[in-house]
Amino acid sequence: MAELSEFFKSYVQKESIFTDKSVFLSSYLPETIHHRDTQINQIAQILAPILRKEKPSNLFIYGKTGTGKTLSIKHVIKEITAASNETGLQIRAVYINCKLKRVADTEYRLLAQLSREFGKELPSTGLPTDEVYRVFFNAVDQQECPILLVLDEIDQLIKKTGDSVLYNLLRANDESAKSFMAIVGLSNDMVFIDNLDPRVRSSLSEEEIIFPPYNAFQIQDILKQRISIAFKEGVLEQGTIEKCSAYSAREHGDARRAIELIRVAAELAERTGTQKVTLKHIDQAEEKIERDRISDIVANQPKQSQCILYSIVSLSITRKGPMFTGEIYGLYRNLCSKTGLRPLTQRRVSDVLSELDLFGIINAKIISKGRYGRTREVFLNIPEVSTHSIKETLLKSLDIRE
DNA sequence: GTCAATTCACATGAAAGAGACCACGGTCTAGTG
DNA sequence: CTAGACCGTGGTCTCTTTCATGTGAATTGACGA
Repeated sequence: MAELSEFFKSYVQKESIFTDKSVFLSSYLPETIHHRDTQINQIAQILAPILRKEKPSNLFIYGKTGTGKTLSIKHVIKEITAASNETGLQIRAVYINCKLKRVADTEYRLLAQLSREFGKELPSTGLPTDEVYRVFFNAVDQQECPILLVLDEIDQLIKKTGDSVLYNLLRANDESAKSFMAIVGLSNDMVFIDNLDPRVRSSLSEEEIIFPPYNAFQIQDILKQRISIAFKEGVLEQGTIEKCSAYSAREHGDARRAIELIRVAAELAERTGTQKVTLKHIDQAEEKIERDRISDIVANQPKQSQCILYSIVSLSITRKGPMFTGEIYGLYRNLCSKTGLRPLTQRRVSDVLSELDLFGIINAKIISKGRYGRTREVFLNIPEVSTHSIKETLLKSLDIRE
């Protein structure tokens, strides 16, 4: 493969438009965090008592995705542990993202993960939950130092497992004489806390901080900061930053999205061999992100959901206008008998439909057709151009021949 | 024409089952000295 | 005699089924003007 080796050689020689790609990683922690001074100061003030071995209030932080919650709390954790090291006081700060699959998305796994943070190895399954609690409480007790527990995306955990986890965690403070634990919960769901057990709620949200969405100008500042590290001077065409930030501000002030947009645009530009990122690349990136998101979700659905989705796609191709649960279910059953898949009950299909709605693949609205019943009105939420390629993907994955 | 009752086609909730995964402890088996 | 294979038990987790209950408005039919 002579051409290939040539390609690689020239690829290496060609100057990259990136100088440092690491700023695009989600784990990247910038030195300064723009437009979050008030929030960071608030957090710091609330948590500061921990440095005097006093138990700070539990804290609850709200904010949509990409509003800098995680970044800010991580920043404060970093500073607070640094400060504690200077004074010679030990503080254990543990950050856990409750959404991470197979890590901390159930009661058991969260506890196991926490115990692991404190140096107690636990099997990933097999033990009774109260056993895990015992191990965890012991571990907490043995720390003999203040503990700061940060639970990111806590709403996901509670939605799945109920609020007893929090209740038990909060109880840990009463159990342990030697150490105490302050809990910081991060959530992007504002209503979720209202559905909690009142005792848990009052205890968890002794303090609350809200992270408002960024506006377009703020996103610009954030972008500029990262871009100055990521790219060489003059790589970006005039107006790209503005376009990116305007686009993301319109969505809901999601800075993460803006950053991703710039990254993908730059990658596209680099692949075409240009040294400039233009406005056109931003448009292409926007499309690509959306396309990738959809095909990623579609490809990673379980077989049954794919089968249901396939029914929806076929229906939407043959017809304009909405579809209803009953029709989809009928077609789905047909498809099952063709593919040999065991059909799910309508009850389950109903849930799958609302899952697909949550993913944004379809738009499902519950409507009442009066005498003719209540049902979901379903629209496929995939751009017309990609429907056929999605259908192909599904065909292949389900092993159907038309 | 008006109004309450009816009715449809599902939605939504709760509980419980199936099957995968895993740890633990006891028992069996084969290899070693 | 001992290390490792194997088995049964008891636990979690995810997906699913079963059973029960809820729901919003078009339709119906009784009623009065």
